[in-house]
Amino acid sequence: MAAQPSEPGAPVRGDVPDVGVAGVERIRDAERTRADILAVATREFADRGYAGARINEIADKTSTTKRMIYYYFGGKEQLYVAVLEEAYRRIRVLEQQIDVEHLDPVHAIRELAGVTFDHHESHPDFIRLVSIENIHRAEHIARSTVLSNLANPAVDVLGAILRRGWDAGVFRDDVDALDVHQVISAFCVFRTANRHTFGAIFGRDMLDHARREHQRRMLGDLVVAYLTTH
Amino acid sequence: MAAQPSEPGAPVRGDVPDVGVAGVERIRDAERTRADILAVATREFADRGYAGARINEIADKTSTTKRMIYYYFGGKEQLYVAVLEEAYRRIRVLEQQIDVEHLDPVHAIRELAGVTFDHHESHPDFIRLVSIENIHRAEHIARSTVLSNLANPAVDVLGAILRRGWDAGVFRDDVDALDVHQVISAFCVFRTANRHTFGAIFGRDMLDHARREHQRRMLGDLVVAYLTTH
DNA sequence: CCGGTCATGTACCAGTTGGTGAGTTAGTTC
DNA sequence: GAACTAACTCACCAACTGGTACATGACCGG
Repeated sequence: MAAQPSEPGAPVRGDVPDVGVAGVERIRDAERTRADILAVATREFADRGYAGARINEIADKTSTTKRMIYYYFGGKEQLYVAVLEEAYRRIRVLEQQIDVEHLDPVHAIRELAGVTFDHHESHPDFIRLVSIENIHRAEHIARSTVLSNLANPAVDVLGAILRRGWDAGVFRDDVDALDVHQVISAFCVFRTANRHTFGAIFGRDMLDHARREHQRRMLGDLVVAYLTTH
Repeated sequence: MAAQPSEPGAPVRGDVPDVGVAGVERIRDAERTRADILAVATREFADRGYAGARINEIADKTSTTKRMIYYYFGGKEQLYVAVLEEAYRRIRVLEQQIDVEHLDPVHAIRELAGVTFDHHESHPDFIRLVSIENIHRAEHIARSTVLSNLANPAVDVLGAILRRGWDAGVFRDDVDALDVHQVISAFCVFRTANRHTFGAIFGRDMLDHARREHQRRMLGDLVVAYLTTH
């Protein structure tokens, strides 16, 4: 969105857009600097929250300086929004790869739940960012045109599965796709988001590898049992 | 715990321990000042997170001064831990009042889920504090002897219900009480903790009053359907 | 090889933040 | 009513925090 090297109506230079010779690192590389800042900022914000993260510290962990953060992003808040946007974008790309149309409704819903389970487990930073954004009452998401207009592939897929299940008469019909998505998300998000307090209070690590398959099957059974009971 | 007026080996004065004449407010009242600070701090920490909350602002919203916060609690972190301890204590008191022994296992589990649903819905600040504490990887809970040794009535009750259900052969036996508690908590916590991002992205408020009964029944159905499927 | 612009490093700042030293008053005890 | 202590007030601070003015060097087109 902001300050990319080949932005204004500049004459398109065909191939080899930025790197002069393949493999030769440019000292000055806007895209790389931007990406570097974004990567470090993602880690820091996810780790310490918005208020807890420090611009100075982010800059120090970057291979560039604080000045560049302001040059590319404008300020702490805009940097945070950029981090959120990029994090959501990546998850959506993953979700778009879900393909369960070849399965019957019951197996499809179990597969969808399982894949969602996997996605959440392998993106703890994303879950943390979402938690943090909820503490701020999603004010940044609400203000970001990118984020509030982002399609949600997982829910679309879910809707298609449900329709097939209803047609076949195997699923209860007093819920909609968003309800089911909520249940699946709740289970997956809770496991990661509340891992630490749950562990401290009950002495069980919900993400313990030894319990992983049990939990994954539990989610599948939960959703299938619920949908097929009517 | 700390600094109460009638603390050291002072000769016990029988009745009328603190207030000279009933109804006459004392100007200096340690207990009231402490409680005032704690109440304001709870709101501020729940609202803005640990790093986002400001000692100065907490003090301003109190009827006392910043110096008193340090007098009674020692520092920002200790104040935050005191807030956490008090919040957990109150929830546990509520949980202890759950009484479902007179119900058959299936109705008991539905009732327990419903009551948990109600508790979570009516204590959003507690949920926020838990989310915040998870961002900090539960480091404060881990260090608090009060919190890491707190019993959990809800899980005990749940365990008793499950045992009765197993004996009667109506419940599946490949889960334990903590698994089921996790499922119920996940649903209830998610609804409140992720309300804002969920609302911003899907355009549905999970806490909308019009959807409340539907959601409450959904949780009951979910847990019962799962447990009775085997 | 030269001029301009994009990218970057240095030094700095004003406001804020958690925290404290030291003195003062209310209420109790004897 | 003197003496004592818990409860409280006031003024102050060093460190930090997000943010910026300005100088400088790299890269590209011509």
